[in-house]
Amino acid sequence: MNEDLAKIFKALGDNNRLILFKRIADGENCGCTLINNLDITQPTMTYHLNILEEAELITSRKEGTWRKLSINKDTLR
Amino acid sequence: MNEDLAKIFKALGDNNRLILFKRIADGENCGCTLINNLDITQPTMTYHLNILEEAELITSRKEGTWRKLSINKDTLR
DNA sequence: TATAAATATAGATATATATCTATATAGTAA
DNA sequence: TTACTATATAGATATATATCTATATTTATA
Repeated sequence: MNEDLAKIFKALGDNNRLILFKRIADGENCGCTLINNLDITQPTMTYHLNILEEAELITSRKEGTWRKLSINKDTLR
Repeated sequence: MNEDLAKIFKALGDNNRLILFKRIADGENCGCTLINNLDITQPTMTYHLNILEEAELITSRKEGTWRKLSINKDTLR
């Protein structure tokens, strides 16, 4: 759908989210290190990761206290 | 730059702009027909076209009273 | 069990965004 | 010159967004 595509672009249309997405694409997958040098607080990062996840650009699973992030390859057609 | 890329994504992250961009990519190039079935007013379309142009996704030139739109192929790397 | 670490949630807020109406401008044609 | 057509600009506004602080939750570990 057109709306889904707009949602994907919108999710990537924020500088912090784009950085987060790139880091996840490069293999980083723990929130605790993803936030480095980002000049946002932890709750703000959670907010951004949720937006990336809702756009189905990334997926996440809990592993202990960690939230492990990875790219959703299906969406990257 | 990262900001430029985020700006491009943001420009495409709106449903109406995405439709406009696709139509322009398909060869439509007059504002007067681009607005068809879009459920926005003419000033709103101007606003959206300007955003697409500022992101360098499209270019425009005046031809009489018309504003002729076309894709900026340089940006589509 | 008490503490620490990672993350999530709630609530507030300033700013950005998309949209409108009304009006102005510029070019074309009668 | 007048009228029409396409577009732009100004100003207002409701909603969305990104951000914060404070606090809660969850899991591992001493």
